[in-house]
Amino acid sequence: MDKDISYKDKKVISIGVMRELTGLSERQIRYYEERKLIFPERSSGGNRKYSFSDVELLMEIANKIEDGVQTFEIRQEIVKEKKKEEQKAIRKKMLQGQLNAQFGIKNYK
Amino acid sequence: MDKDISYKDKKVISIGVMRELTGLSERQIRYYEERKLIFPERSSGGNRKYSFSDVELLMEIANKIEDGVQTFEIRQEIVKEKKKEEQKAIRKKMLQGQLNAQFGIKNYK
DNA sequence: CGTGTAAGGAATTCTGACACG
DNA sequence: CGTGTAAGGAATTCTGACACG
Repeated sequence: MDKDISYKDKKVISIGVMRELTGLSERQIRYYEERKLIFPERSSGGNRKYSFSDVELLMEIANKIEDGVQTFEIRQEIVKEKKKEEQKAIRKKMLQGQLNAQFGIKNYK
Repeated sequence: MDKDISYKDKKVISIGVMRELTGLSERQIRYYEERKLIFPERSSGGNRKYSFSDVELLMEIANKIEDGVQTFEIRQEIVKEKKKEEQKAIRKKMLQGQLNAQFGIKNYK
């Protein structure tokens, strides 16, 4: 049902390329993963693979770190964001359900 | 002046990931490069880097090869495509020049 | 806490060549 | 012509640890 994930979210970028794209060290990139701020996929051999979205995410993380924000705070922000997104999805689904039940409107956007 | 190149054309994908994405062997991918059908960038260490556009290009190439088209013919098609694109750009530029000279219209699209 | 680094090993990629056909 | 493969080497990446602070 979902469209195939766009290029932006395809995990295809190695950590070396990530280093070039973000200007961060590999150590930093791995550490942010350890602190649950970023979630690369793995190749069959165990190598990390990132998406372009991850590039943007890492840039934001780096900015916050520079501003003195600690990783656990950043993680909280991320969790909050995620919950907001979920709420949004739920509200939309409920509205869709009502529209559908009362008027038979499909695919309200 | 140009917008920064979109994700689609950024050369960030290793040949191993290309193999997974296209289903082609590394041998095939390298061979098509040898035959000037595809043009990866190189990392400082010499490793090939491809874009998502290259993924699509390789898929088309693979289809043609399957249909019995030879690499030199595919190359000719690519050259033709490129010339067409150039002509299009030139015509657009000339039209823009005339609009600009006669009416001062900027950025006709 | 966040990051650098040296260490040893494993996965990845590279090139040039031989093979088949 | 297009592709597979074994060969040897180089670049890349991985993890766990020590260090500083």
